[in-house]
Amino acid sequence: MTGNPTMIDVAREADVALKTVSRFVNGETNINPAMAERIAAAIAKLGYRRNLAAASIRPGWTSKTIGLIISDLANPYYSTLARAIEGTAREQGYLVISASSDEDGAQHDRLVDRLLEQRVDALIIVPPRDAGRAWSDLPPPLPPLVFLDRPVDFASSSVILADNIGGAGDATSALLAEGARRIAFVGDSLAIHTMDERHAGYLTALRRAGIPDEASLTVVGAHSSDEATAAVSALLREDPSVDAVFAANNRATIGALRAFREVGRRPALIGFDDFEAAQLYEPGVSVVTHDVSEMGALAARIVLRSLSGSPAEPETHVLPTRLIFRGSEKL
Amino acid sequence: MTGNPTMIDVAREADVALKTVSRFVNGETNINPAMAERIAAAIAKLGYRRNLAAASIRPGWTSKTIGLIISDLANPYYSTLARAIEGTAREQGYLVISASSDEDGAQHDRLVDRLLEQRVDALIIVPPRDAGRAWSDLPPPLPPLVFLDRPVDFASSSVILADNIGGAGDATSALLAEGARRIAFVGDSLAIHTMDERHAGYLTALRRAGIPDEASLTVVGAHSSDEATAAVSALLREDPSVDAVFAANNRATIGALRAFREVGRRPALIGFDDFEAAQLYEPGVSVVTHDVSEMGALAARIVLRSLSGSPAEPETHVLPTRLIFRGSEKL
DNA sequence: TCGATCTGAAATAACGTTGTCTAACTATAG
DNA sequence: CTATAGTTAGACAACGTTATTTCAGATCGA
Repeated sequence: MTGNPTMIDVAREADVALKTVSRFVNGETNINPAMAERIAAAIAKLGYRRNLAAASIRPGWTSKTIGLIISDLANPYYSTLARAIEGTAREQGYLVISASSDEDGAQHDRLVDRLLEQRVDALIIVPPRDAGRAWSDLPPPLPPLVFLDRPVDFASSSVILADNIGGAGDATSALLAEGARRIAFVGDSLAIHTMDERHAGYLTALRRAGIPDEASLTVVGAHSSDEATAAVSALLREDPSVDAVFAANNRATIGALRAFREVGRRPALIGFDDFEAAQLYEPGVSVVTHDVSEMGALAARIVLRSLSGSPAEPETHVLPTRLIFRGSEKL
Repeated sequence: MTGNPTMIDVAREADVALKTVSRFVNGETNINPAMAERIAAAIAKLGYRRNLAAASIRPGWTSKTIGLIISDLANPYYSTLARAIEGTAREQGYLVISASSDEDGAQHDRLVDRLLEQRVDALIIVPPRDAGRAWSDLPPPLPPLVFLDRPVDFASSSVILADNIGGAGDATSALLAEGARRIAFVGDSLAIHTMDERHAGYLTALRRAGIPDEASLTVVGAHSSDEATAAVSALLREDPSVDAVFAANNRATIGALRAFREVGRRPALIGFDDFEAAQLYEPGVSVVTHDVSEMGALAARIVLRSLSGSPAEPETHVLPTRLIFRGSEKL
């Protein structure tokens, strides 16, 4: 097995100078048609393929590659994100290298280093729950950065967030409007920024309605749906007066649904983040959601814009949430 | 904004030869500790990051990158696959560039060209429904190739398939064993190889049981779950004697479930491919499935093995399917 | 003390591509 | 027919890295 043919091989075959082949391959004008034909024939004959990695080390050239670090590519939320980024990036000729951090700061940092060594042109990042190294500790120059989902203390980069506070407030208010008075909050650790915001939105809506918030109604630390099931089951058995549940992410929602079945009672329910099965339940599960594809596409557009040379002002976007009523919100 | 510091800058800063820095960075032995210390300090001071793209053009060096082409990264089936490949590849220091073909041959071919130009070390590919260029038309040398899910007419590469015929046959037989006699087949276009195989498995099981297969019971071309819903609804209303449905992929399964609700009737159901919500239904949705993560990990292991220098014998794997009974298979 | 052997650092030449510059040729005007 | 401008091809030097080769110095035995 011989190696890949190079431009030099093509030039020799077509009896033409190396640079002329380069011009032809790069689609420059001002090429003698006879030569162009000879070059095209030589390329076809040798099966020449341009080596983009070699081209990318030239000054002013780039890898045409975007790095993406998310928690877990197998999670539908993140794969939807990745898909949107990939599609938008490809329109401009960019490929996406995606990697999963598993919410682990150290692994995340290793991936960042690796992607920077690979000389990706930009990075789109969902910061891990267990933060690792501070971004300000990384030596410049850094490529354009966009953070998703969770804010990061790094001034010169863009952030795209969902309106967690507003969405959680809307969900809680909707439950109150249905007549619920003792609404439980179920979610993961409040150390997670999105959780904390959603909890804050929940509390604000309660206060605004003049309902006292009781600490015993807040159940946190449920990382998996199984943990959520156990926690909600225990709460419902202990406190029969709970008449509604706000589940702060999709795992909490699924856990709550299983707990309802275990306990044999069905409080009103609204969850945060839509999930495939939500509309398949009877009644359908009401959720507050945001447009994940749009979030990814926006992230890609932001990095592409700054890659196209426009001055890259850091931007902060807060994407609106939307309440989808499917029936489970009723008492 | 200045450019990235290079090894030359580090060498100058540490007052050391370029090659000595290279040795240090590559972790070679035989380095004077005093120099090593100076180099480490210089690297830290300048914030030097090795340029892997530049290194990769040296003979014998590679990009440490694997290309993955699938139908749609947003589909949980493929994102699970991608995740498994990514995780396995990273253990050996490889990154994965994943791209979606949308089942479009032309787009698929463009992605192949692009990834080859990027000089990925290997390609893992789910062939698109609408086949494009023949692989034998591509000029060598090609990197190690593994095809997933659908076979390709290209001798020198490995293939990993699921046992579609067997799985579909098992599902159909299970429905027959429950007493079903008029079993509908719902799926996407039979031009998709997996669909065709699953349909064949369905027909074989029927014939073996001595049940005539009626063309009117085969509903194909349902690409989305909405289309499947419409198709199944129509079928059930037209033909009240249908007593079971075999749904040939997860979108068809979800579509069938919605159709059942629309029509207000619940024939027995078994779907192909497991999905997150399957166990949340009441009754749970029975499925025939295979280990998608294992499929991805196996693909990654195959390419990694041939990248590590072992002689790359093309392999063909047919992964077994498993029937999971959750209740929906009952009449 | 001398030569032989070994150790570690530096100089240099690649890798495959593109930018810059020069040279040659063509076309046009005076 | 010459002077000038305009066009196109080629020579050459980079880009950032690593393999190979060379060289100076240290180590050791006789």
